Amino acid sequence: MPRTKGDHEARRRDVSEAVWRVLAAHGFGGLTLRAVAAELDATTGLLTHYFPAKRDLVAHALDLLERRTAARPRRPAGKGVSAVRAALLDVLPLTAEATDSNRIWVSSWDTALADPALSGDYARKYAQSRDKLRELVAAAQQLGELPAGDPARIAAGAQSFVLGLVVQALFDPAAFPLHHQVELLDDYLATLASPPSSSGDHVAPA
Amino acid sequence: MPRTKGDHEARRRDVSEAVWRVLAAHGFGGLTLRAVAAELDATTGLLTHYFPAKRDLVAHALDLLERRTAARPRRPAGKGVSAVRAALLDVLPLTAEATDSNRIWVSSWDTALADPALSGDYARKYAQSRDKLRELVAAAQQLGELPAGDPARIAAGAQSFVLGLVVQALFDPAAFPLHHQVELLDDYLATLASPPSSSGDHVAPA
DNA sequence: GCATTTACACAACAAGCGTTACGGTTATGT
DNA sequence: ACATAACCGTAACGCTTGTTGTGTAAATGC
Repeated sequence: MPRTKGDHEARRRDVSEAVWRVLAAHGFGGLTLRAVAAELDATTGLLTHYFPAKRDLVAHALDLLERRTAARPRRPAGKGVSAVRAALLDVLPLTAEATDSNRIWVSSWDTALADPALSGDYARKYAQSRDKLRELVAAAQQLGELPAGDPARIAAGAQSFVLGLVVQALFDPAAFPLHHQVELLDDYLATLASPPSSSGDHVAPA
Repeated sequence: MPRTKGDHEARRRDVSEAVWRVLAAHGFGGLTLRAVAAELDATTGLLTHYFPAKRDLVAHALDLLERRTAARPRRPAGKGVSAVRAALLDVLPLTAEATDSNRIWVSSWDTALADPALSGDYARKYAQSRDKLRELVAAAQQLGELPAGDPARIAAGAQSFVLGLVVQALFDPAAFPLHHQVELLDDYLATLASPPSSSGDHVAPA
């Protein structure tokens, strides 16, 4: 029984949702034509019509992941450090949707690391994210809320911190409940806000 | 032409090495019986003899990953913050072997996140790693090299930091050369060593 | 020295994968 | 109204996957 109404736009959304559900359930490695088709109560013939080849499905999945992540509801961002905090909080798996998104994201790293082209995409994507963060850091510095220092380096450090926190929270949600994640992030921001220790030459020779 | 000498212990090492090469080359998602067999110039029959089922191969690969990571040459660790720094530096992809190890590690997250049992293993593994780090942090605190504060929280934060740094460095080695990784880590340690800002109530309501 | 077990190669299997060809139904353009 | 295209089910293809069974040469135990 084919679709009687030609709302092919809504159909596309259905397909995307099915892809999303498969990704959330079985990870990026479990993304298969038949799994998506089953989620749609359809056959692989439908999918080959929307995606000529598997790589197009994968590309769509990646695009979907990026757009859904970007379209996630952001908390109201203030100025200065508050804006930095808001941006970092938006990354953490504090809601069910954010958890799904992050889980899919992490699971995609396997595929991405195996493909140099995809690796490049990811490198660019994260660089862009760092750059966005860098602007917020620089703004906070100009407000005097963060000590001086290369904003790019601070941004890279902050991004590292939340990225690692995401991974740990995904694997051990019991050990990283919402308030704990927020606490850890605030600890980090507090140390950032304090001036760096000048005498810090406890550094051992490599 | 079967092995003439009965060094079945050495044979096991050959198998492990082949598994490792496959993992390094094609990631955890590319771990297949035939790929490993090809790396050994053997057939799948050999592998089924060592590993009754695929899950046993996967388990062995995970074990291999853990043991090789643990057996990586550690830099001489001093006392206090220096020991913390050494432990964190040992995680970063600063050598070719560490890069392989980390790449395989990250690529395994896809498989692990899809399997609740494996997820639990990883949760325990990382918890244990945090605990080890917590001891080092507590020791540094007793030496007065780190300000007071829950050592477990500091350890969790530090582990987050290096974990995220590993991921970023893997995807964008050009943007994260060795010295840059060390710089970022030292930045982080410097902020840790400085006393937290007491007036830090720039915090926006969630 | 003979029986048993170990350590493989070889070959085939069913299942799942992406891909392709074909047909029929519905929408679209003229 | 009629030709054309879009949409999608059906079915099969070839390939790869993990798994299994059989055969055989070497190692081992007695």
